[in-house]
Amino acid sequence: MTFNKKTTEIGEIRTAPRMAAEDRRQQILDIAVRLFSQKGFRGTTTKEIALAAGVNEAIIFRHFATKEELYRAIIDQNASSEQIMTLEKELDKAMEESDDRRVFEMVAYQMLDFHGVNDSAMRVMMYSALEGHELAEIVFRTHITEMFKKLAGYIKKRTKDGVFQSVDEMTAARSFVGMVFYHAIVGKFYGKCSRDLLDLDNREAAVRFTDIFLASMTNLSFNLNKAKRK
Amino acid sequence: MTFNKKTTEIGEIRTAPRMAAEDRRQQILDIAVRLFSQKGFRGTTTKEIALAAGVNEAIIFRHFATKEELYRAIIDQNASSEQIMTLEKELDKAMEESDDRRVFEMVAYQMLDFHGVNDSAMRVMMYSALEGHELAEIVFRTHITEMFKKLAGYIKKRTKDGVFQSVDEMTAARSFVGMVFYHAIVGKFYGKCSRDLLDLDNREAAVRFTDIFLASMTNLSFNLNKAKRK
DNA sequence: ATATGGTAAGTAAGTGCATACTTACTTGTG
DNA sequence: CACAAGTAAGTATGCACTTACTTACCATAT
Repeated sequence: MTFNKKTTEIGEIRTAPRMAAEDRRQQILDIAVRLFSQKGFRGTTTKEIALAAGVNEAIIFRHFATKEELYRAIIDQNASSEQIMTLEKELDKAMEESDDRRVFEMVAYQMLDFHGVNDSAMRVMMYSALEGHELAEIVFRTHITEMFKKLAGYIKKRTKDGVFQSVDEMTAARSFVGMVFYHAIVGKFYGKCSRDLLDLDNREAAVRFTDIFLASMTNLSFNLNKAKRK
Repeated sequence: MTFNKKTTEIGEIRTAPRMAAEDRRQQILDIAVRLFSQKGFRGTTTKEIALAAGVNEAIIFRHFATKEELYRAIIDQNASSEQIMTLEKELDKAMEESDDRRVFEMVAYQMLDFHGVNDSAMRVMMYSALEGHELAEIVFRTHITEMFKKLAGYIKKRTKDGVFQSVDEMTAARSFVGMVFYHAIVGKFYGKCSRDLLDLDNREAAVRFTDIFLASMTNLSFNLNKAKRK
């Protein structure tokens, strides 16, 4: 951080370098994401954010009326990431073409990659969920749950096609999303406990999860297994 | 809540009914678990806890020197649950007997049930993890990671036996723990988004997850699938 | 049985500090 | 030189925690 300097009779005074409002706003957002993700919304003070940005606390409130609004801006920003939109279209295409492997690998990869890139944002969202913010629920619904429903729909379709075993499509979708989500999120929180597995490259992990899942959906032993149990 | 009543010249004064210290302490713990799980450690005030317990705030500090200490008492209490120890022994037995279905159903059921019963406690622990408490990490390590390692070991053994497909045992274990964990924990956080799935009884859910998993581990199409891809 | 005193369970009313947010002012730059 | 970007120094509120006090309960002596 470089500062403007002004020498007065009582000594040197440092002021933050002037920035265009838009830049400063973005800088504050970036810093807030990092801090919120490390310490939670309630655990982060506006003073800390200001300090990290190298400006006076009042500047925060010039750009965001309340701490709450700053928080909303973070959620909004991450909710409208265009990366997601692009991938979603590709996914739809793969689904239309009934390219099973591609569908599941894409879903897995998208989740892993999104969480990798937006690690901080995801942590913020986990916090939100825990802190009971409605906004986070909306974001979660659009990202994870929509994906989840889409997947369930696809599984149902492929079951009708006779390609997948006739399992409950919701359970199946949940299983898949679950294993990927766990790998992406929960594994990261507790990274120290099982770092060995986190070395897996996202692409490779997506392939492995797809392997396991497709195997369970397309083989014959599944129904036999079920029959045996009854 | 019943109160002792005292009539003075200025009216009726209500005081909390006297309780043995041990009982009051436990009551405060129970209430704190609930509140912490709903609103997080930082999001819950000692005043709220006192209000919910029907006593003066100062009582909290009679039993716990600091809010932090109250929190630690919660973590400790849940870490030494004996339910876990019992189930762990049964699991070891099933593993020795190579009863695959039983092993996985037990693991799934144990996780689901533990989280169901200790829903609040688990949320507290998630918070802890996010808030960066070392204690929670220890608890998590003993409960989830130990289970995870045990499972990976079992999968490795069964692979050597030639019963399971030769997959990376860590990935396989992670997949299974992942889908169950997701169902148990993450699904609950975002309960409103997919309540339909949460109606599944734990026992039934454990069976379904085991179905899916064992199918993927024991069928022949897995390797074929893998070969096709290359 | 009954009075009594020590003790533990309870209370009201603070204290001090941290924090979100404000106000009134200053200064660098197009 | 206007005005947006910056600052210092607040205010008000809410929080963890304290203090000084009161009262129910129960064991024991009478």
